[in-house]
Amino acid sequence: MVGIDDVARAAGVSTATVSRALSGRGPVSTATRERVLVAAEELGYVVSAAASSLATGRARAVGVVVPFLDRWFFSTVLAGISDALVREGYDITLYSVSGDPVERHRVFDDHLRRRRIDAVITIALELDAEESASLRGLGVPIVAIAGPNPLLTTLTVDDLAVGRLATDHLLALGHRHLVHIGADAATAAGSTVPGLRRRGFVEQLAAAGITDAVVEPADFTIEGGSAAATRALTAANPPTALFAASDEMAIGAILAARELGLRVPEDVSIVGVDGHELGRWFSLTTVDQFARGQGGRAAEAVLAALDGAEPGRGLGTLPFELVDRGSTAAMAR
Amino acid sequence: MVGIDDVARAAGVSTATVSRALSGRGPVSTATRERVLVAAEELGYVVSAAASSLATGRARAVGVVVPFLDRWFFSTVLAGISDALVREGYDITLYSVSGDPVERHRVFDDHLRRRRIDAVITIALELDAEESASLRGLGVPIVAIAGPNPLLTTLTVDDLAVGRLATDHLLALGHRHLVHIGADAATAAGSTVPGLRRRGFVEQLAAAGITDAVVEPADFTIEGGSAAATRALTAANPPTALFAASDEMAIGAILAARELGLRVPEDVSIVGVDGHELGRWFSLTTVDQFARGQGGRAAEAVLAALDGAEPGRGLGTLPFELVDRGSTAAMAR
DNA sequence: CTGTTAGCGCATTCAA
DNA sequence: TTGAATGCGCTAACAG
Repeated sequence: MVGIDDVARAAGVSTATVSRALSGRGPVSTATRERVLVAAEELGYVVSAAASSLATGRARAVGVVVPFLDRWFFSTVLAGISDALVREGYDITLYSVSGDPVERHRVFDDHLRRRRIDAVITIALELDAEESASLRGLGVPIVAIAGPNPLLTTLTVDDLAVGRLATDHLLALGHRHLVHIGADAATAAGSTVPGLRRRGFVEQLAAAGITDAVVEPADFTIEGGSAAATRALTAANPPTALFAASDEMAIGAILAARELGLRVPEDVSIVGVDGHELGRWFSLTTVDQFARGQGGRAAEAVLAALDGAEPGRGLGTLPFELVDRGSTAAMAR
Repeated sequence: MVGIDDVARAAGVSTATVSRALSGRGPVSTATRERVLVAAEELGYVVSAAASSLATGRARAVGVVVPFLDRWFFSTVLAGISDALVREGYDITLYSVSGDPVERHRVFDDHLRRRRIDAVITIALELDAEESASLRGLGVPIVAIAGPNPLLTTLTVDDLAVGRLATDHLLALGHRHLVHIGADAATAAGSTVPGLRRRGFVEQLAAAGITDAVVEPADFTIEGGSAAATRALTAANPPTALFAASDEMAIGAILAARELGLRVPEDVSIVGVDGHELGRWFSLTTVDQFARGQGGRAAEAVLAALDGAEPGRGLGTLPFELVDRGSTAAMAR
C-alpha cells in the first residue's frame, strides 16, 4: 500500500507538507500543493483512516443506530442519511440493535465506544437511562430522529400533532365512531412515537366531546394492522373510520376490510401515517412525514455539530402533511 | 477517555499484558487475565479501533456496498449480514452507491481505500472493469452476493435456474402464451441477475417449443411492473400468464390486472421472484430466494475468509424454492 | 508468563 | 512556506 512518504518522495517534499497539502490544513504554496496533488493522484494514495484518526482524533465516520433495518421507514431514513453524509466524505458505520439486552449492551458499551465515529444518529430508538448515558458518555454529537428523547438532541416530528391531524381529518368528515390502531395502553404513557400518536387521537376526540376513545393495539406491521382492524370491524358496534399509526398497519387494515367485504372508503375510512411508497397503490390517505428528508436533515445537523455549531436540544421539528389519496370519505348517513 | 495504560496501572501489569489478556493473543496466566479483565471492566475500557487497527492491520469492520438502501431486497439482505457480523464483534461500514459516476468513483477509489475495513460484501452490484479492479486492489476478501461476477468470489442463486423454474411452473399449468416482465434486450446479454432470469425464461420456452418469447422490460419497481403488465395485458393477443423477475414487479402486475378487471389467477396467472414479505397479502406465487439468509451466508463466508480459509471462486450457490400461494392456476380451457 | 522496546501511518507542534 | 521531530494508543517481537 502506498503511504504518505511515497507521495512525499514523489513530490520532493516532506510528509508534513503532503499532509498539509492534502488535508488543506496549514499553509502550502500553490505550486507545492499542485505537485503533491499530482503525485498523490498518480500513486493512488488514500490516507489511512486508522492513522489519520489516531493522529487527529477525528474518524470521518458517523455511527447510525437503528432498531430495524428491514422496515420501510428505517431503510428510507438511512438512505437519506447516507446520501447526505457520503457527499461530505463521511463513512457510515451501521449498528442494528434488536431487543436482546445482551446484544444491545454489546453495541452500546463496546462497538460504539471504539472511537471509530465522530457522531451518532439514532433512528426511533427507545433507550433506557443506561443506554442514554452510555451514548452521552461518548462525548460526540448525537442526533436522535423520531421520538422526543429528553436526554438527547432530537430531530422529530410533533407526533402529538400528527395524531391530532389524522383524527381531525376523520372528524371533519363526520365520523364519530373511530378506532385507533397503534400503541397499547402501557406505551401510551411514555413519550414514544406510538404513544404520542395515540394521545393525539385521544385528545382530539375528547376535544370533540367523544370520551370513549377505542384503541386496538398492534405492532406496526401489515399483519398486526390487519388483525387489529379485523377485531375492530367485527366488533358489536363497528367504527366507521380507522386511524392507523403507520402506513404498514393502515395497509393491513385496508386488506382486512376488503377481506370482510367492506369497501374503503364507502364503508370504512382509513388513514395512516408515514408516506410509505406503497400507499399510492392502495389509495391510502396518510400523514406523510417525509422519511428520506428526515435522514437528510439529521445528517446535516450532525455535520453542523461537527463543524463546531453547538446545537441546543430539540434541534428542530420536522414537517408532516396530510396527503388525501382517497381511503377516507365523508361518513355515509 | 480511559486508555490501556490506565488498565495496566489498575491491574498492576504492563500494557503489553493488558493487550494480551484482552485480545486473547499470547500467553497470560489465568490469574493475571482475571485481574486485567476486572480492571478493564471497572474502568469501562474499550480498545481504540484506530490504534488497534494501526498496530495490527485489522480493523474489525466489514464494508457492505449496495446500490439501493430503500428497496426490500437490499435492506433485507443487509439485515441478515448485520445479524451475523455483530455477533462476531465486527462493525459494518455501509456504502451506498448510486449510478452517478462521480459518486461511484469517490466510493470505490477513496472511501473503500481508507483501510477501514477487513473485507467487502457487495449486494447485486453491477461493476465495470475498473471498479472490479479497484475492489480487488483492496487486497481484502470480497464476497459478491447476487449476480455471478467473474472477477469476484460470488455467492449467488442460480438465476438461470430460477427463470426456468418459474417458467416451468407456468408451462406445467398449461400456459402457452407467456410474457416475462424484467430485463430489456440489452441487459439480457450480460450475466446480470435480471439478464439470467430472462434467459431462463426464454430457454425454457424454447425447450417447450415456444420460440416467440415476449418480454416487457421494466425497472423492478411496483410501478414498472404495473406499467409493463398493463402493456402486455392490453395487447392484441394478451398472455394468460406473466412471469415477473421480482416480487415488486409481480405485485405491480397483480394491481394492474385488477385495474383492468382481470381476475388473478382465473384470467391471468402471475409468478414473481424474491419472497417479498408483502407477497402473502397478494397471494403471490413466487420463487423465494431467502434474502435474509443470503446476508447471513455472505457474512459467514467473509468471516471464514478472514479466519484464513482461502475460498475459491463461486463460493456457493444459494437455495431457492417455488412457493405456491395461489396467484397461478391451470389455464382455463 | 511477563515487561521493554519499537513501530503502525499520519498530523502537528516548533524552528528554521 | 517548509522540514524535523514527537506522539496519537495500541500490538508484536524480543528478552528475560
